[in-house]
Amino acid sequence: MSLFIYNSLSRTKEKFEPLHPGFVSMYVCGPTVYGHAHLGHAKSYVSFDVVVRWLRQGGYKVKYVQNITDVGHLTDDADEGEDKIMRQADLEKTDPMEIAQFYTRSFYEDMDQLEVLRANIAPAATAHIPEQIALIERLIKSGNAYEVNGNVYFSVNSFPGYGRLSGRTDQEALQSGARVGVRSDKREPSDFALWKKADERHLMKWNSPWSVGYPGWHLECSAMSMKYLGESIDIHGGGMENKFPHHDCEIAQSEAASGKPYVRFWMHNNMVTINGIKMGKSLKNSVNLKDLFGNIDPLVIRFFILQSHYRSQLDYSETAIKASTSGLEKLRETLKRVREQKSGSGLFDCAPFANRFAEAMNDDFNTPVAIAVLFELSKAINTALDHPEGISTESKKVVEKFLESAGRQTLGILNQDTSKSHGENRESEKKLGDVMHILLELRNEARKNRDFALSDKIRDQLLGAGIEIKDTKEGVSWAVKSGS
RNA sequence: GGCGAAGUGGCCGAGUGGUUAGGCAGAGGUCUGCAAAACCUUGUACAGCGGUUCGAGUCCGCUCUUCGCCUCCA
Repeated sequence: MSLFIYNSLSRTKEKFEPLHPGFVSMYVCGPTVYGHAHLGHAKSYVSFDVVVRWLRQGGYKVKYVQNITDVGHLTDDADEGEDKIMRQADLEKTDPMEIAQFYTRSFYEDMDQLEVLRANIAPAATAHIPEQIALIERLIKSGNAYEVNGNVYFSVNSFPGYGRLSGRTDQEALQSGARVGVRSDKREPSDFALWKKADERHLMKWNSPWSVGYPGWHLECSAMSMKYLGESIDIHGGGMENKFPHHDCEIAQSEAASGKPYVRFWMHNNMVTINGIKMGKSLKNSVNLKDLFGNIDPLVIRFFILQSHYRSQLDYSETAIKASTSGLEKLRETLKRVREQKSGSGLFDCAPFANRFAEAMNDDFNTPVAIAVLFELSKAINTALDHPEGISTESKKVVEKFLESAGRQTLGILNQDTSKSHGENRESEKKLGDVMHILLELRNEARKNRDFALSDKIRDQLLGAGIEIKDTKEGVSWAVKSGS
């Protein structure tokens, strides 16, 4: 079974084969750290997390690099423009680097909650200024870049394939749309900055051969990708909104410098919308993850995201989240039930489900279909367990193993402990278990004596306290209800 | 205006030429002391209008609507 990935560059699904057998190099555009992460970040990084996980499940050794942009991109590419991080530092009356550090930590906290695995290397842009300067020097030498008044620009006309990724290849049209009256040193309006001279009030600046300044906003990804993964990489991921200009500029500057294809597979994930409108910090409609985690289990968010395809828009609403909460609960219950099941004699064939799951994942990471397979398995296994003969220990082990690998390792939605218990809570959890044991025994006695008033009172009051009881054929089970 | 994507049953969301997506919600049932959970049953959904085809949600054309990027805003 081979893996097919939709390549944004060719706009088709292509059979994936890495440049070096068994090894995959992958780069994903990381966040600009000037605010807390929102649901849009979650969609992007959860999606690529699953890509990495599935590649690893397939036996590849994946080197995953995801940058941290800690020097603010200018809000436009003209010679004026605001630096987002600097602006936030102004607002918070502090240092840009402190802003970057603070929100970097915040980002990782949120990603940890979502069980997004850390990248192998998370390079910061500010820690790679020499590499970026070296890349600019290469581009000047090759005739693809020019310096004017301490600024360095990439000459778009020197790179014939410019705009191929986004389909914006008509430079005439692009240029006719450029603003009139902007004072610029650029030779052509569509040329983009590689290095900018800083004015006095600019706080983040470095020495360079051209001026005291700072790197252009597309440069870091090229420089760091080439440093850690080489001049040609297998997969480059990012948000669709970055196709142009960001990724097209990356391609131009990287390929002009190296003379080699920069990226073999471009992957772009779609946006999260709220009531059909893109979620964005600048639009002030973003749903911040930390707020969301207050009411909703982070893994429900992860599950919600994976229930749609990464290339589709995902519309956020409370009813949709509620539906996902119930859905994930069902899968968790199934896994729990399988684990707690006493061995029976029935046989259960898990292989068709495992095959269909793999098929879905190999079809451009079709997680919604993969999840549908898990639901179908859930139904089938519940039916089997409802039968008096149950399932054999052997069958049970196979199902458990599959759910572990598909639900937990690949999708990251079914973990070992749904309750996420931390070390310091273990003791009290054990005590809660003992107390529950006593209560349930009392309730059982009441039921035996047909004192249903008492037994129901115990059940109802426990539910009021957030503990749900279920009477199954195998006895009573209980669980702390998570989320809202 | 340019480039690109999309409109699927109450809601979310797969599917790209011919047989069930899936989840949530709703209705009926089995089980249960009653519930819950689980299971069973239950939905003539593919924006509109034409066309191609033996056959279209799926291909083509047009129309309408929505979204992203560029532009504008800065």
